[in-house]
Amino acid sequence: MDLENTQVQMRKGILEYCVLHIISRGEIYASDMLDELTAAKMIVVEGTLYPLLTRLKNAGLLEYKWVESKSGPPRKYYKLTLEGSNFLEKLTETWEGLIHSTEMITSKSKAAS
Amino acid sequence: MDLENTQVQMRKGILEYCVLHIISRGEIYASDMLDELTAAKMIVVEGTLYPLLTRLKNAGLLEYKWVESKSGPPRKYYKLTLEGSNFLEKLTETWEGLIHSTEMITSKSKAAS
DNA sequence: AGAAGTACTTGGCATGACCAAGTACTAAGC
DNA sequence: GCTTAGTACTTGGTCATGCCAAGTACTTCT
Repeated sequence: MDLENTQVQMRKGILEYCVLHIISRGEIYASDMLDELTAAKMIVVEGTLYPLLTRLKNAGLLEYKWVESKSGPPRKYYKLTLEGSNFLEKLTETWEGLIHSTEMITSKSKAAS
Repeated sequence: MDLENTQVQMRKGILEYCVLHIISRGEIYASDMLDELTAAKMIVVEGTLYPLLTRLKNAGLLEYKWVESKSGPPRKYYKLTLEGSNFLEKLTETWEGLIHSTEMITSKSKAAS
């Protein structure tokens, strides 16, 4: 029961929400997403992000197009499908509800109960 | 990739935090915890809560004592150990950091990027 | 004794984040 | 032309944990 593991568990699902949100702002490819996630201290590694993108694509929430690059192999630029947009909306509600629920519990002081 | 599943994933780890917090407020047994979690709409079922409590106890974060009940079998009243208190503190930081990170991402509008 | 209610236990399943390699393409150096 | 370095994407396996569905055990009421 170490802290690091709990942090990993807490990230579950939330990452999916963050990735969808990043993509909702415009077409983008994986490495740039990683940079943004890292900047927000939502540490993620390649091997986590790529499978996630594939899952989202297979679920019909994302689509991508190949774009040639001047410095390396071509890149997959992702964008949300209509279904993805709708899903993101519902996810936002879920996330906000979860924060609210947690707050309901953690804001209670010892005295309250 | 349905919504309900994502909600389940998002709950991972957070539940542990909530449970520790509830127990930090005073000795309590499982059914009452369930009531409080349900009231906060953090829906959880027996089969999730009991194993979690056992894990936390085995990790040395919780301890319990049996207390006779007038209406049924005896109950396990849980409370935090010192180690549990320390862990809860670190978990609070983790959770708040996670919220902050998520906010950094979701607060960016389309224009930003 | 039998039924109902409360409290706790247990075994198996599914999901997703992680790790660690591995593949594939481009450009630069020799 | 071959090797090396850099960038992008893939894949197989592991692990923790929330969930489901029964099951056990104790008490009270009829």
